[in-house]
Amino acid sequence: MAKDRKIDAVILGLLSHEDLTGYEIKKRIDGAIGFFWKGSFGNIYPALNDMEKQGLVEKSGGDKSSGREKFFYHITKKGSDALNDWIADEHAVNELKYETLLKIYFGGAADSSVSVRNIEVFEEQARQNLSILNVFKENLEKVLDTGDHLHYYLTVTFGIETYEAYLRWCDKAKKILSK
Amino acid sequence: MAKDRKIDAVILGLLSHEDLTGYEIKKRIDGAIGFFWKGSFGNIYPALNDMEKQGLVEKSGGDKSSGREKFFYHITKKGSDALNDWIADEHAVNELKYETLLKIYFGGAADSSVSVRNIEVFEEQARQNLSILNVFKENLEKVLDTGDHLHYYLTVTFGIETYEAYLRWCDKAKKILSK
DNA sequence: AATTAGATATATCTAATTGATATATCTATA
DNA sequence: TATAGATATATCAATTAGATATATCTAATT
Repeated sequence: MAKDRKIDAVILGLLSHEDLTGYEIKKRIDGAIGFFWKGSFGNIYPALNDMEKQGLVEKSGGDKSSGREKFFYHITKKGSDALNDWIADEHAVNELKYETLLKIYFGGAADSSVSVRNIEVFEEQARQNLSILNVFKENLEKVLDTGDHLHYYLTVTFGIETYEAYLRWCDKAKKILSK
Repeated sequence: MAKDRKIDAVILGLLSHEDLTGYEIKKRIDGAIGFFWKGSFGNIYPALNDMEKQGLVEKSGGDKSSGREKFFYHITKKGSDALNDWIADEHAVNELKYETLLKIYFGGAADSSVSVRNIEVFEEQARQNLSILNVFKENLEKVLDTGDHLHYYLTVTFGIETYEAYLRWCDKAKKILSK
């Protein structure tokens, strides 16, 4: 089943813009792309090691003389080619994993106030995420024509469109349950 | 970290309606709840074994005399209590894992036709899922007042609302990219 | 100046999930 | 009768998730 490791592509994508340490890669993943993809030290560091062996990235630094031990990773031509192949490959795994929906689905036996409460918690999360994404969107719109942020902008508008849909559903669902 | 195994709750939820075999549990997960949760034999069978040891479910059958070896699982009082505790617990992990968005996010270096193609593939998936959910919805609306299908109906409307949002985003994103 | 809290940084470990594979039986159809 | 496809249990390797261990750097507090 080997070579289904998506974290490799994420790392290569991030390194295609700038050299980064493992720690910085984690921060990037938690940031802009965190709402549609996750990463952890537990898969980032092993992936960096493997990809170095495969010649997809190059490791540098680590000289303790200049302060803290720190390794920067740089994408190679081979890594860049692998990244482009992955982007151009039409196959993509898209999946939702929503525990809230499970609780709604199985919530029929319990009192409906329990489901309403679960929806309210979900609604609050969606509202917060939406307001963060709206800030991103406003900032991006200021620089859209100058820089290279169009694709980032598209993922942000995706998030906004879906969180708005969630909030509409929350309203309707709460009304249905309170009847 | 133990006891974070969500598949347990899914199985208990399914068993709260009827006794099932592991194979049937897999089919149920692939069906109605498949668009917001996944399961595999690789976690269903081990979970059933563990839960039997914990007294959350009871195993019966397996007598090869009456045809194929087949084990039915039945939820216990303890299992039913565990299910209710989980439903009433406000904490829920909700996460998107959308490889298409990764490809869009990192697609800035490639030709924009590549991103358009990725969006088209995504759009086709969304369109198909939406039409399936609309069939579910129509069938459910016929029996909504009679049976116990309200909570199922709510998860279906969630899916419809979000897939419609995806399609709106696809339209907008393609327009932006073709400019 | 010394202490401390929090961020930076690498790395590993366990548990859980995913997806494939192995094995075998039943059922409908060609 | 053969065989393809569905039913059924079970396990394995690869990947992911989340926590933890260790240590250094930095800025604020005492």
